[in-house]
Amino acid sequence: MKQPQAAIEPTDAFFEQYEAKFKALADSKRLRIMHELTRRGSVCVCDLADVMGMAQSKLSYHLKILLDAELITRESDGVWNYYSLNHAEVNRLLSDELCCIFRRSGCC
Amino acid sequence: MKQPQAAIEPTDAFFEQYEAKFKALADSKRLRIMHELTRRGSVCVCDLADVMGMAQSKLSYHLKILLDAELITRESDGVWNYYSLNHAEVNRLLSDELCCIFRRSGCC
DNA sequence: TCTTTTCATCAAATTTTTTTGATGTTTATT
DNA sequence: AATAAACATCAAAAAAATTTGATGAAAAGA
Repeated sequence: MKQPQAAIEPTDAFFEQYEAKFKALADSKRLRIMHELTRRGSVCVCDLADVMGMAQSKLSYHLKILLDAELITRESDGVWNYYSLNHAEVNRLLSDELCCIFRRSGCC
Repeated sequence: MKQPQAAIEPTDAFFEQYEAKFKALADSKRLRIMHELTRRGSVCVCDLADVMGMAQSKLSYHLKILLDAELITRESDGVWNYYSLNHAEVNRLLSDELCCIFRRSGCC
């Protein structure tokens, strides 16, 4: 017998989890950082600072926010830190239309 | 002859437009409001204030932010203002998985 | 070892967002 | 006309996010 699907009521924690994700996305500088990471693949902080025309400490601050939200990833190589987009997470959150901004291949 | 698709470089205005949308989404109370609007369809402020356990002026403040971001819509009937989700806009922004939180039918 | 480069982190200052309680407008009711 | 209900908006206070410049740690090179 087919039961009507019980409505699952999202918890506070659920909404707070997405609050954190959207907060990280809620800044045009950070969106541009994500876009640059998409285009360039993996970028170190000093290069990104040039591209963004942004002070290093400011950039690190924004990168940390994106990293904490798991929207980007970091890989260290000696003294360099390389950041990349976390495509899986971005795709999980955003529509295909929006993800186009964060895709390498010219889908749009 | 097939030309490789020229990369379209998003403008500042582009990123700022999405900054505004994500700012509106970047609050757990507002996400819950959107979820309630989904479940209940169209809701007046006083009912929503009850459901959310939130002071009226505070609720109006958050509704305005969602309205300005075009994530919800308003319809007036006499002294009542009814708010609903703007499904088209929500679907345009968010992944299917996330949109499930904002869908009536039990897709998830 | 000394110097330089890369980068995270810190504290203080600034800016933005949110909360709170009050006020005013509109519509409906008596 | 007087009262009440629904709601937006306002100003002040509180809280949170961002910017800025400085400091320090780690790695690389001289």
